[in-house]
Amino acid sequence: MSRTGNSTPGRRRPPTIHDVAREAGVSRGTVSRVLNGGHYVSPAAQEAVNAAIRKTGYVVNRHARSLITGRSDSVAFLLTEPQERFFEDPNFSVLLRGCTQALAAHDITLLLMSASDEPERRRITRFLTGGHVDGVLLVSSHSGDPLATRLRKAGVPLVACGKPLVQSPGMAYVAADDRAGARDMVRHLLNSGRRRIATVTGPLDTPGGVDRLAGYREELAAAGLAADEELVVSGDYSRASGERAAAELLARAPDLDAVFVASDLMAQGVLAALRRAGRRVPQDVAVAGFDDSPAALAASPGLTTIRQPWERITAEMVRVLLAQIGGEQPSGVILPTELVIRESA
Amino acid sequence: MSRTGNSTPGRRRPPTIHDVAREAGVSRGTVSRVLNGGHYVSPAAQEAVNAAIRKTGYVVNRHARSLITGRSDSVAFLLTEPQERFFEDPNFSVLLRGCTQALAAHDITLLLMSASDEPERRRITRFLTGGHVDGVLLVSSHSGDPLATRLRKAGVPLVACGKPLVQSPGMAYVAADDRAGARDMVRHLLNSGRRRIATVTGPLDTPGGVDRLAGYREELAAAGLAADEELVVSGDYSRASGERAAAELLARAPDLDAVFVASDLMAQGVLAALRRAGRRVPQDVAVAGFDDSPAALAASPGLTTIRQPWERITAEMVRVLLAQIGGEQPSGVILPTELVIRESA
DNA sequence: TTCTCTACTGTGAACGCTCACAGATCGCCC
DNA sequence: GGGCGATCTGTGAGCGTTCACAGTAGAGAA
Repeated sequence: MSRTGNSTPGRRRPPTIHDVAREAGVSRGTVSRVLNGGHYVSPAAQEAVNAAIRKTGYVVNRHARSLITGRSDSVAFLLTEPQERFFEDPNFSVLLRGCTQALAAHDITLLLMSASDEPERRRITRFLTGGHVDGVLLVSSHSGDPLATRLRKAGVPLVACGKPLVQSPGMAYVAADDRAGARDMVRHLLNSGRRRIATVTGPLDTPGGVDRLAGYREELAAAGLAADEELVVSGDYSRASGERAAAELLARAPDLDAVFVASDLMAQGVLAALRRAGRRVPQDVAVAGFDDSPAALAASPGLTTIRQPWERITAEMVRVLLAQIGGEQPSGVILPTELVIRESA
Repeated sequence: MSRTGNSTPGRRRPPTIHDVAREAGVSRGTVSRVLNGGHYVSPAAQEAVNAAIRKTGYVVNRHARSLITGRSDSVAFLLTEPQERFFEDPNFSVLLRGCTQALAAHDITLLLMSASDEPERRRITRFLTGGHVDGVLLVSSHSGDPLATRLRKAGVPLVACGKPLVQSPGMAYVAADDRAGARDMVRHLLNSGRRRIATVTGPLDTPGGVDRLAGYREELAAAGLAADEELVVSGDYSRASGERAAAELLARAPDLDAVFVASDLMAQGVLAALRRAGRRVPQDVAVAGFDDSPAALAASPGLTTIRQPWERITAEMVRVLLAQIGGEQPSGVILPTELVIRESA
């Protein structure tokens, strides 16, 4: 039952850098140099090593490498909300996919972690500050997350998705321009003749909640319309909360002719509530969402919405994180949004 | 600019097992024993070490540990479809969440990898067979995946989600009982008086496609109804394919009074097509889905469907994988489904 | 007493890699 | 011819752990 033998069943001991060196007739050092960019290696040695690697099927042992370099070539993708929230959110999938791809291009593996309760948060803090990852991509809609603070204090490179509510200087982030997006949408509603425009905001302790509301107010003010607080209701980004909010709005202001909703998922709820109330969309009431998530396309009628540039967001998150790992200063990036017009408004 | 100093900015060198040993007044060996279960350690030493760990903030270096133990305490969550497919599929999120949690309970980290094209597949094969993970959770709707074969040949512990079409002996899997689920649903449709029951199947190179169709046929046969091939159309699990399939069915058999659809997402498409054709659901045509994904709840009317026991599936996948890593033989597990009745049927 | 067994502890040697350094060889310029 | 720089190569040390082993002490049996 020798574990080192080449018996067919089970894993045989993988080849090491020694085996490759012997096979190629060079030293460990030379093999290592080939593995790490091939500087100061003669073409002949280069070729011999590559052939030996192919022949032996050698794969570098990342643990041994990490042990000495102090880098792990992996980053954590960290969720800090109650998980249901995230997985329910279609944006999350897009984000995750984008990051996986962007990182794979750099040969960095993605560790998925989620911290919903306090014990988990502690466990994960220990893990992340223990040097097991080179950096962290933080996905948390609520800002001022205790985890973010702890990690930053420990000096772990970190990039948040979404603008932190409280602008702390050393905090890197990548976000869409929520305020400009909201203004674009409200302008679109105004241009199509709507005048009693209500809004369902996101949670007001999130940047998406605050900034989209701010954009809404600014654009109405710019159009010379008086602010009417009874047209503003808050939700929590869930479909159900959209439904509740719409019912509330209809009760408060039966004469509304448009609703700007801070997320597509909530907009689905709004559509359901309006349908139940017998209002036609868009004839009686225009409905506008935010995110351009799959939910927007699935809704009927198709949801007019604001597209967040997820591909660019993920690419930027990875870029900013790698730069930070490389020693650069953390930086914030804001990316433009795009108005997507469908049937609902 | 000393890296080892305790200067505030940047990361200071983390404490090692030596530091803990010195602090506790014992040897490395004793600290290591405490870390690994505490057998053969005196209560006094145990306590001293724990105190030292708390004081120094020590976290075990997993790379060093892995280097010697040959285990990495991590498993890969591997997607082998074109990514869009997965991320579009709401089940996927549920699966991912379940696995993350189940693994976290065992202090094992989850590496998310996706292999959509051949270069990526090769890169990932190298990575996985290189001993960087202890095992692989494979999520691939199409069976006979080349990756699965390669990994098994290399002796990497592996558990597939979904029953492999070709039953190869050493292949571990966890799946819902698709056939029984399909039979339950068709029986429900029959019991509610439907007689012209069409079906939209999944791809027929997937177990979900094959088995749900088999269950559909068996139950109709059991009820003494003649098989009618014009009532069977295939889709690819996408919403759009459901829409196309329903149009096709309406053209072929305008008198159909029920459609059993092999996924909720396709069922959404079917609902849309029926609506466009002016058929009322469920009055004119009953529609039944499969999966009980969020899409089923979001649909209007709410979709009657078959719930797959995702929590149990993920828990079983992790259990079977860990058993395999521990040296046990690979095994297959099939779990029962549940009929969920809503408005559509 | 002496031997054995159990509980506990410390120590050297790995694990597979990279890094720093010391040579070696060559061409080139003064 | 000597010195210098650039290119290339090999070697020892060490990263932070675990493992195997050797040892100690104390209890109980022969």
